[in-house]
Parts: sequence; structure tokens; C-alpha cells
Amino acid sequence: MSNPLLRKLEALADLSTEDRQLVDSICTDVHDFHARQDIIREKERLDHVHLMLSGWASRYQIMAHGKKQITAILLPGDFCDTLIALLGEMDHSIGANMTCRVAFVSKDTMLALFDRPAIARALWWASLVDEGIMRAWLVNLGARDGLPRTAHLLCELHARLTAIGMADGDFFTVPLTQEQLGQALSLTAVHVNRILRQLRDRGMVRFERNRVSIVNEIALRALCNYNPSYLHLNDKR
Amino acid sequence: MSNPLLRKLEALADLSTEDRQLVDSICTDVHDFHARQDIIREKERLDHVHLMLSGWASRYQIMAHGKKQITAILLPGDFCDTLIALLGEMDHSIGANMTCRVAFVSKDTMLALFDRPAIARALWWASLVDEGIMRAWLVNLGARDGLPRTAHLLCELHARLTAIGMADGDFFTVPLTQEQLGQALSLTAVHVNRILRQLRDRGMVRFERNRVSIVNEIALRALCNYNPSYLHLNDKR
DNA sequence: CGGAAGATTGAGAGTTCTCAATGCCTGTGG
DNA sequence: CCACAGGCATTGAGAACTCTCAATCTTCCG
Repeated sequence: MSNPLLRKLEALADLSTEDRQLVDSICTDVHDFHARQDIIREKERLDHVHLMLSGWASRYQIMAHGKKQITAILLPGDFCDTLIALLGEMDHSIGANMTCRVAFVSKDTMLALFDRPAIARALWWASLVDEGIMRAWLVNLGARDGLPRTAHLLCELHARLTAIGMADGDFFTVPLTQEQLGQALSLTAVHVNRILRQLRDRGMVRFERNRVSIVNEIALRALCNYNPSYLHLNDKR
Repeated sequence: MSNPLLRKLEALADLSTEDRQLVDSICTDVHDFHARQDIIREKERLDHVHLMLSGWASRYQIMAHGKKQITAILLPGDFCDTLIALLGEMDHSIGANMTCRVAFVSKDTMLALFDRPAIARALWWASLVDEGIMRAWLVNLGARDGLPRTAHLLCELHARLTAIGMADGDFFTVPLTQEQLGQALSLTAVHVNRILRQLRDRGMVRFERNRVSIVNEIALRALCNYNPSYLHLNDKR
């Protein structure tokens, strides 16, 4: 399995051979986490950045009354905390949704990456994409009803998983329970269930266990007006 | 009126005299915008970054069916688009909510700022805060009902305005209509109105015209479990 | 003074939630 | 190999929150 970060950065910039070697060499301190385990907890202070190598994780925050809101889904190649880990104190937690392999990358290594212009450029692009995803989620929660909101999340996941080679055409795996999907979409598990049934009834998506298949992507995208430009896929400039 | 960026950065790092002079000198290309005018439009490509000098502006996105979602409120000292302007194409617009003065800062000037370690550090902190605000909005939309959600926004605005000297104790001005508040909170203007009445009836906030006064900040913060740590105020490290 | 934008209020409708019951699947232990 | 427990999915029904539509009122400004 090749380094997922390398793959991602290569899509964003032209890297030299040395750049590639450097990126490939940063995953020396690797840790495994199992489902439901926290990778980082609120209020922690860190001296390294977390890079997802495999598995799924979620950035989340728990409210006083126990309600949990997932604010991001982290996939292989994603940094969990570029800025926060280096500067501040975590104001939220990150939990593994399934077995995850995570590289702990030291500050110095990160700085070495930023010293290479092509790598730095690609890393900025990646941050820009992360920022765009967050804004897209904000709009999704704020401006779409449950059905199109869920459709939008599925479109995004399909696009992101495809980009990192984790989708098999229209099929992919979502290791989240309906409860967890609800925490990301700000819906109850019961309502997520009804929405998934609607998507199935309309012949757009099949959801069985953790396997998703997009049956009619055109219709699904139309349902939520999906515009993937915020992911800047194939946007090497 | 001193440079609001300087004020902000000084709260985040210890700047040398040269640093101060540099920051103070970047506002050479200043433009004024009037209420309802767009500062940046979706799909624009820019060669400079926008720095708010005075006034209020909103980052927003318009859905196909016309619904508008405000994803950020920009105040003096805020950069509108650190990354996007330099790398990509705007995937949303930024509109002035009142008369605004905006400095156009060139790429080169930005790079010069990042060459100064203390300034760069403060700028990273500022990005971290912006990121934290976005996450807080995501949680606010996703996990709070209208009443606490509105309370949270008011608490945040009060804190941010106080930090930049634009609040007069418990009084401040919010140059947004109830319609616009609704676009930020993802509520209809009608419902915002009812919520503001509730906040008034409960003796927490008075809202008259564009003047807001926080009558009982303790109760208001309790209502939404406000925890301002994500703003990293007084967090100079 | 008139017009327009914004604020306020009422009433009925729609979306989503809560509570609760039932069904399904998987892994474990006998 | 089967029974059982536990987690998850599914469905129903009534409640809660928020929206839509519509009317009225207020304020601002030319």
C-alpha cells in the first residue's frame, strides 16, 4: 500500500523525485487505533500532527447535554490537525470509526515538508480543500432538508473515496452506523433510516449494512445540486 | 483609527518594532464598499487578499433555489480569504453588510508578512481562530435549537467585537436585518423575530433597531453553554 | 406625505424528533 | 449446532420545532 499522502499531493502539484522520497519517508511513527477509540481528545496538547494512513475517523464535539456533532470525516491522506496540533489545544476530539492506522508526524518533519515549495503548495491546496469541505458542510446543514442533505454527504464521500482509490466504481463502504451518519448530518438515527429508505425507493442509492452503491448518480446529484468544485479534484495548477 | 490587523496580531504574538511597521504599512491599496455591495463574487480569481479595515461583511453562498446561507461574519482585522485568493477560485461570495473599508494586499506583501516569524506565527493563530469559528458554527447549526443557537451567535459577536474594541461594554451594533441574521442562523426572519422576543422576555438581550445590549450575560451564556475558548482570546503563547 | 423596507404577530402546514415496539444480524457460550 | 444477548435497523404514532403565508405595524427617507 503506497503512502496515501503522496498520492494526494501528487494530484495537487508536480513533485520532484526528492519531494516524493521526503513525503514517503515521514511515516516512521505509526500507531493503530481500533473502532470507537479516540485518536485525539479535547484539551490535549500535541507536539505532532496526525496523518491518516488507513481507516476512517471523525472529528466531533460533544455538547453539555450529550448530543454529539461530527464536524468532519477524515480519510486516508488527510491530516487531522495541521494547525491545531502545532499551535493550540484541541477544542474537540477525533475518534476512529474503524481500525485506523495513523502516522504521528513531528513538528520538525512538518516544517521540513513546508520548506519544499512544491510540497508546501500541495499542502496549502489540501488545507484549502479541507476548508471548502467544512464550508460545504455548513451550507449542507444550514440550507438543505434531510433528504438532499444526506444525498450531498453521499456524493461527497463517493467523490473523495474515488479520488483516493477507495471506491469500486459506484460501490463503496461507509463504516458508520445510521446513528453516526445522523451525528454528521444532524439528524436522528430514526430519520436517517427513513431518508435512506426514500433514497432506495427512488432508485438512487442502495445502502446495505455498510455497503453503499450509487444506483443513479445523476439523479442523486440533481437532488442536492451537487457541485464538486470545492474538492478541487484534478485541479493541479 | 489604528490598523485593526496590527491590534489583532499584537494580541497573538510579541511583535518587534519592525514587525509593527511592516504590518502597519500593508494597507496602501484601500477600497470602500457600500452596504449590499459584493466585495468578492463566486468564481472570481484574485491576485490579492482582502483585509477588512472597517465595517461588517458576510461570506455567503446562494443555493439553486435561491436560499442564501451566510457561512461567516467578517469584522475589522479579518482576512476574507487567506488561502483561496492566492490559490484557487472563489467558491462563494463575500458581501458588505454596511459601508466597509477593505485593503487589497498583494501576494508579495503577504509573503513578506509570512517571512517574519512573529508575524507568521500570529497569522497562523488567526487562521486557527477562523477555523475554530467555522467549526463552532457547524456545531451551532447542527446541535442547537433556534433559541440557544441565536444566543450563541450573540455571545460570539459580543466577544469578537469586544476584542477589537467595537463593543461598548454590554452594548454593540449589529448591522444585520433579521432576515440576514436568519441566513446566518439558518432560520427564517419570522422565527428570528420570535426568538429575539423570547430573549427579551427572558431578560437576557435587548435588540432595538441594530443596537444590541446584553442584559444578563451569565444567563445568555448558560442558555447555549457558551465556551469562548475557540476564539483563543488573550492566548498569547 | 407616500412608499418601501423591515419588524411583528397569527394560524396552519411541514419536517424532524421522541418514545416505543419489533425485527434482523452477529458473535458467544453451552 | 443451537440458543441467546446485544447492537443495529426498521416502523409507527404523536409531539415539538420551524416554516410558510398573510396581514399589520413601524420606521426611514425622499
